[in-house]
Amino acid sequence: MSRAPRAVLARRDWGSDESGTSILHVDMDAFFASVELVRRPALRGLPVIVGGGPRGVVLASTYEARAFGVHSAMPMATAIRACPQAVVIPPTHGIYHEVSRGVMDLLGSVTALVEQVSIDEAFLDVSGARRRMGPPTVIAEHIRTQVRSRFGVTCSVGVAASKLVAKLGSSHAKPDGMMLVPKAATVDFMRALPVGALWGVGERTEQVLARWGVRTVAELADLDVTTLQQIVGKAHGAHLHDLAWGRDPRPVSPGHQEKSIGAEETFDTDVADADVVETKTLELADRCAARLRRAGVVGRTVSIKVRTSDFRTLNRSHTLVTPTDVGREVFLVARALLAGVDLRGLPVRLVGVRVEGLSRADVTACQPTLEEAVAGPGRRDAERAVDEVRARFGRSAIGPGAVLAVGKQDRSTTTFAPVELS
DNA sequence: TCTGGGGTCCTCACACCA
DNA sequence: TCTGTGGTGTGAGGACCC
Repeated sequence: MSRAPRAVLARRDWGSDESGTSILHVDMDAFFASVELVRRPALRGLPVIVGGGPRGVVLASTYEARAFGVHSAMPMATAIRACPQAVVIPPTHGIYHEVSRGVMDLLGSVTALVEQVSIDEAFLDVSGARRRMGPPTVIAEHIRTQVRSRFGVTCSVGVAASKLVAKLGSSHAKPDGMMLVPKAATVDFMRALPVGALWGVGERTEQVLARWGVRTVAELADLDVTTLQQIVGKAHGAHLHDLAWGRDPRPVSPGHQEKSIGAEETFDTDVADADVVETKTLELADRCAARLRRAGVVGRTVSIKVRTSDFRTLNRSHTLVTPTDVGREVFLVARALLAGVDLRGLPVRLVGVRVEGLSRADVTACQPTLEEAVAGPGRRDAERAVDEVRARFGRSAIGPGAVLAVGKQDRSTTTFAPVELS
């Protein structure tokens, strides 16, 4: 689901020298939409949009829908205005994860050096697979054939000497293609691209660079690095300058460890009732903690995110003395943080809970929760028991009760009961 | 009827300590 | 004792990615 800008000039044959190009970037084409078409072949050839919810955005769309200007992250209402005849399908994430697992297993059979970047893309370092399977482009074609025959969906593959260039290669090969960028052609290929193609250049940075007359990678590469650092910041400037010259030494690293785990939700309509926001916070804290336990990690910092009806986003965080994976603890901190937020009397559009500063639970000393200190190890065990029930009977089988009685009161506006943080 | 959800990383401000 | 400085941790927010 790459959103990197593409350049017509870069969509060409860059040569056939594969020496030193052992990085592959595999990117599924219109992934969610393609999976849906496998399940509903009658929709093939039609504009299809995966997304939904009264305030949702487009998660994926077929190329037929894209021809009308529909793209991912576009508000659903705008997308339907642009393409009223589109078939809208609500997402079925479970199935996308299943297909994704299958594809990743397939990639793992090619090489152990697979770095999954998201649900639908991965980097491979095939330097060790060359003797067994042939040159990188042969491996890339093998992957594309296998993905199509086993899963009924297509993917595009970029082959290059670095991760950045391989990724840009796959995005220029879309849909259902392959692009090799020989090592010697790297700089020429990069110079043909708009500056927004670089990792780390989004809408804002693009605007800032445009004010300095920098619109292409070539113009950025030719800029003095010190000037660039003055424009976008020291670290960012040096990094972008390297990327513009095709310098991206990051290796393909399997075994990614998450740094935070969170959950957030946008209400169907803005909420002015603090109890409703708290109940949602409890649910999110519970969901978050269950994911921490499933991942076998505990976290030290609890942060909340609140978006008010005017689209202003506020973050608050608190670091605990000892890490936790207990939903009740996460909730109590989140609620205390919520109490400290000045919403200016506005209703809440979105609320989120995140736990950061993760470490492995089996090697981290966890202090007993307040309740455990008084009544034994009840809370953590109770939540683990809930995990087991859910594993057997599904998520909806059991859940947290209503907002915990502590500090609950009758409220009709978004002001939260103050809670002490330790 | 605009503007999801799950993340990462960076910068800046501030407090605290040596 | 006061002041300056630099390192570190924390908190808030922004930008970016898929």
